[in-house]
Formats: sequence, structure tokens, C-alpha cells
Amino acid sequence: MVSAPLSPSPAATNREAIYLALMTVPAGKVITYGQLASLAGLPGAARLAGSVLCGLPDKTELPWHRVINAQGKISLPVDSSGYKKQMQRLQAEGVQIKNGKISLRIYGYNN
DNA sequence: CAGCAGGCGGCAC
DNA sequence: AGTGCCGCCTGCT
Repeated sequence: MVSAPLSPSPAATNREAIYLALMTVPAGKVITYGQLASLAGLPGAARLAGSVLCGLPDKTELPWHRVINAQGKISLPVDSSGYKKQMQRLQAEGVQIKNGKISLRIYGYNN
């Protein structure tokens, strides 16, 4: 079992699959792009996840801030507003960020 | 620790 | 309808 590609409702597009996968991530937890893609049924399409999140509107309900790279860090430019926003939200959920790095060992979302 | 190459999907031409 | 280029990545050297 390579983890069920979540099928509560068959996504019309793979992008939608990313959305659904993202919804399954609980607060206080984080997930990597690769893991998210894998969860969406697109193993290896880590960049896909990134592209999708990049296209999300600022008013989105999706917890895009819970998505970080495999290094356990925010993949956004440090001088970007999104970076600060993401970090702020994560901390608000109880995720401790040490020197810009998040402990996947502790907060990593393990389906 | 930093740099290069690889692989997957979306969107534009 | 087909091909090419780009991207909030990942893993290895």
C-alpha cells in the first residue's frame, strides 16, 4: 500500500488532489512537498505541490503554511512576506521554529 | 555546507 | 494536438 491517493472525491485535476491532501494535514503539524505530492497520488511531483501552493490566493482556507521542504525549512525567500506569514502561522499553531528550521522529527505529519 | 543534475506536471507557444 | 520551458523540489556529489 503506497498510501491511498485520498479518494473522498475524485479530483478533476491533480492540482485538486494537492488541495485535498493538504486538507488532511492537522494543525500543529507540517508536511514536506514530496510527501504532500505523494499523498495526492503524485509521487516525485514535489515541485507540483510547490507550484500549486504558489497559485493559492491569499484568502485561501487551505493550511498552505503547513507545507515546508524536505530540509524542514520554509521554501520561500526569507525577505518575502509569505515567509514571515508562514512562520507566524506555524508558531501560532504551536510549531517551534529553531533558527528558521522545523523539526520534522517532531512536527512531521506521518499519515 | 554548497553546487549540480534528475525527474514530474502544468501552462504557454 | 504536440513540443518546449519553467517551477515554493529532492537527492547525490
